[in-house]
Amino acid sequence: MEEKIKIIKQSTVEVIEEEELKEVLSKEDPIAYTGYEPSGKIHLGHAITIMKLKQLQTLGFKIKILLADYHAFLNGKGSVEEISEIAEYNKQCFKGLGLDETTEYILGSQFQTQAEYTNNVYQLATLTTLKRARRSMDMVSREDENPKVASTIYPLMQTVDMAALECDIALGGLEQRKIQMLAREGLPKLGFKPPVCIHTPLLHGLDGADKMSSSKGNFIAVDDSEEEIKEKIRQSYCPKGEVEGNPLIEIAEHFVYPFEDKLIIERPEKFGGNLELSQEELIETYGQGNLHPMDLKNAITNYMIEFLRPVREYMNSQS
RNA sequence: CCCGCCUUAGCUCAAUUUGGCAGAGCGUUGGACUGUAGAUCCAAAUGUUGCUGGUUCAAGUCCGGCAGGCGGGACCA
Repeated sequence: MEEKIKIIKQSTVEVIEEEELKEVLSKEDPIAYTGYEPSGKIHLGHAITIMKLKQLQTLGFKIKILLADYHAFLNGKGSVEEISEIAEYNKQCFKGLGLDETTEYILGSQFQTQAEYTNNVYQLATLTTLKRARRSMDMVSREDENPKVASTIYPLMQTVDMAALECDIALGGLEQRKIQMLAREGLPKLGFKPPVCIHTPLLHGLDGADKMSSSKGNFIAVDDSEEEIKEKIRQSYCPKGEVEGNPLIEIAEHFVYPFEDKLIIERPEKFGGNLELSQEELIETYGQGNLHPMDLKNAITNYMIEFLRPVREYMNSQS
């Protein structure tokens, strides 16, 4: 039990609340869920949550992935029809990332218009202030000079999703935090037990922006070609000696060290020759400016090409 | 339902009281400099001026209609 909790907490920002997690772990068939707005590209930011879901899967959780087509629609991403096509592509990406056959993929529009569901949304609407609903969307809402009423329905639906999917854990990136907290407050009022909320860190964009996001083009997609990976990393923001907010250091933390003890860096003799660095050594060496950004970039490029190989091969086999 | 205002490059905005070749900053792209990127310097690309009809030699600019947005009024006896 303690061991499981330790694994679950690994490389997350927070677990709310840990005591409740213990209860969940003692259940027979616990359910973990994450919702994704269908997106033109599935990138490394998404991959962080998918890897956590894979981990939960190995710990005995039933995984439900919500392909939140209605949410994307409410967020102004296109027509429901267009979005559901993208959802199908996203599903393939998720499978390519290694979620197993027991994973359940659920299209939001399949259940989000049912009478009971809708009634719960209306109930919640009477219990939630406009400002609170708007505020919860701070990090999620598409930028809009003229915000729509839809953006306030969104968090209400996300709350009711948790009840409808009967999840014990709601996993998401840190940008989901305010909605998740709204949900934990709202669900008891509707007579439901709120899930344990687990938040994973946000990856900085390759351009150094606060957040990797599909709308800004500052991401590596999980199905990018080897050439695209090389080119994107080559162009990435990577100040020498700076660890904080450095997307390449973050990629090493999240996509190399969970699987390898040492990061292997191939470096020309004239710059000091090859290196093998543990996570701590990488932070220290790079932070002192003793590892050139280009050597780091080359190393990360090799690892990412290998890490994403299964996804590329899976996607190719599907088309 | 009525009145007023707004709509120009990907973004923010210019374009002379009085119609005369549609511009800048940011961003993007390319080069220079760096053993990366960024910063800096140099260079380039980018437009159905919301749509539509009219006036005029000539319309972003004036007139009509429409759409979207913002604000107000009215309705609530």
